[in-house]
Amino acid sequence: MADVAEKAGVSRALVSIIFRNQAGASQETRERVLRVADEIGYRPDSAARLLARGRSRTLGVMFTVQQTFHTDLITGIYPEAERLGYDVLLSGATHGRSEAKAVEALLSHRCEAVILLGPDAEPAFLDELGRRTVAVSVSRRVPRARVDFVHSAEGKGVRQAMDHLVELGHRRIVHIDGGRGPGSAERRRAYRAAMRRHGLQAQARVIPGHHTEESGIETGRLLLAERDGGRLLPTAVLAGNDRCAMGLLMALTRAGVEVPRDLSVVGYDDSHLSHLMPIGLTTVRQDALLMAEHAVRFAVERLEEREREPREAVLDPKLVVRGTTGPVPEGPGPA
Amino acid sequence: MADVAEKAGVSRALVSIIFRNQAGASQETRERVLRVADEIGYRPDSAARLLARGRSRTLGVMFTVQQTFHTDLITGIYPEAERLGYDVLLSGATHGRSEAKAVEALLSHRCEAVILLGPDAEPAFLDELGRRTVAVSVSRRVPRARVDFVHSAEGKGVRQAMDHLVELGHRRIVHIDGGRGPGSAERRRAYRAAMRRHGLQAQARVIPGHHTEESGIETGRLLLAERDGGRLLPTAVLAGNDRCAMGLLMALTRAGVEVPRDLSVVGYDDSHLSHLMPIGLTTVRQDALLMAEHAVRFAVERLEEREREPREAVLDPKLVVRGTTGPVPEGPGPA
DNA sequence: GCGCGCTACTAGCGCGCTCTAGTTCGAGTA
DNA sequence: TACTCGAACTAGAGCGCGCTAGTAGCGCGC
Repeated sequence: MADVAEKAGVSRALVSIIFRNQAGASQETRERVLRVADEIGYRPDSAARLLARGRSRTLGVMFTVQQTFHTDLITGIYPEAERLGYDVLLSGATHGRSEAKAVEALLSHRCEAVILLGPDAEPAFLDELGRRTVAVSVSRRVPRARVDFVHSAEGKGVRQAMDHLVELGHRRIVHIDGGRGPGSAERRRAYRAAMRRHGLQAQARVIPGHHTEESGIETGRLLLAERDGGRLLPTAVLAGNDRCAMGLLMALTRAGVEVPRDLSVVGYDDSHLSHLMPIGLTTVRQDALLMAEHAVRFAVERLEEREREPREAVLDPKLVVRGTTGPVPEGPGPA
Repeated sequence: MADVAEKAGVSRALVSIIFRNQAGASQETRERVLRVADEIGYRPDSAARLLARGRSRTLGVMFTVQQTFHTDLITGIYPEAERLGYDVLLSGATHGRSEAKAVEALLSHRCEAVILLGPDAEPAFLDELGRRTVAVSVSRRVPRARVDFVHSAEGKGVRQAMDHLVELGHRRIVHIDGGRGPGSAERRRAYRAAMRRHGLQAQARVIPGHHTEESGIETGRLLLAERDGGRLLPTAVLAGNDRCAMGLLMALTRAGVEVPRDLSVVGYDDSHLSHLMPIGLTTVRQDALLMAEHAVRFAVERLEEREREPREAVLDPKLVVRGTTGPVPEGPGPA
């Protein structure tokens, strides 16, 4: 920068002004300085810039690698952040890299706010993070933590799915839950409520699971083993999310159970996996783009108006009926 | 930092030493300082640190959101980078965010090296980037660009797949290519060579495509339309990658074509999608972990020994036979 | 008693930039 | 002419660290 200033015959301050596109330099000088900078190959050092101005205008996003729904969200985060003049830094949690670590990385890179996609961390961790910086949690709601929330009305989504199944004649509807996964608790609760509302509380059954394909596969195996042991298969399964539904479908189809003839399956997310299944997965759509926009806006607004209280956005999900749900099989099911 | 120093009754320099895990502080002081820092919530500012020491020890990774294989790679990049003492920053290219933009973001955050996962950019762009900084390209080889390459021996992979198909009796084997996608050119070439080697050059057919599910679906539709127009379906398809294979499977299955009874399909990547298909996708495995490790190591070694010439790692892929390939159908195929 | 080497610690400059509080100068105004 | 004013520009402090060159204190051998 000093080189540029010297070579252009101006002060460093003026170079700074020009590179920040600020008023206070004549058009002529501006062009000259930019030309010189280009010759030298000068690019402002964002580290120094960041240090000097105290603000990074950077949002950190923590996500779980492999969660397809997260990539949908990220796609929406970039443009909205750019629109508001913010940079985005991504940090992935993987098997060997905890969420805490991923967040730590973001923070030490001076992200002003952190957007957590489907965080799996302790409420206390979230709350502390929320006090230390501006934080937004997407998909997971943690009641008393000091963070913004963006999630969908799980209850409504599950209700739509359940109504759809009941309307098709299903009674033995099982729910594979998502364990401690984001939204799981609400979905579980809504499933139980729906069963009750339809007078099916006696048949309600929640099988513990996770938001992974593996979990779907396992549950599929479990159900098949039970069937072989004489227990009736359910006629419909409400999976914890799409990935779980995919795993289940795989296990069942492999064993000769035909979907939706023998059994109906509903997923959750409408991650872009869903339309991939040969017959298309019936699922509950969460509008990733809208959720992403809300998350970014929440973060930025709290950043620019520091005293603002955290808010909560609850978006309405929507059942998308595709090929994995159908009328209940006629017979009482295989022996 | 000054606060920590004061509160712990030491100098800032000592705090610095302790946070850098350097020798020169007693165990006792070390613990006291760390305790105080924790209380205050102090965390070293990486911008300032970076500015002061001139090195960021940060690797930038550009990837394409939605490319499942990339998330497999990222999973491998983190631990290897950490092992070598480097931080990782992720920047995604999405539909509305070009690779150039994603890379620019990394550079302006002072990444010392950039690892590009399956870059789709112009050779000239890559070369220029490689001259400006240390760059590694994974999956895509660009002959004369000044960057390291890590990719798999596409030729070997394709050859294994083709041998497998021919052994099963297939003759009408079609290849959906990946357009300008990483590895596509090599795979295309290897496909043609394999057809020739098996004396099938007359039947060789490359259908232009992309590395997306949509492309697979489209090709499926195309083949079905051709069949309805009287042309024979191929008996086997070598897809450009797993996503394309998935799309193809979806389109075919939906139309009543049974895989592998009526038609065999081979993917490429063994991204973690592959084992999800009800019958499991036969595919060519690229070892993501190993590729990730190589990429990180290449970047770091060039960083630490600046005059080093860029290198190239070619890893052997391996055919994984699952459920989408089978013996050629007996008849000449449906009318 | 002296120098020696060692560990534990400190003073203070400088990294490349931004920003505040200026200065300079020429045109416009009373 | 004397003044004001705004546009164009500058000096220099300071952002939060790392690092070099030191000092203080202590046990050691001779």
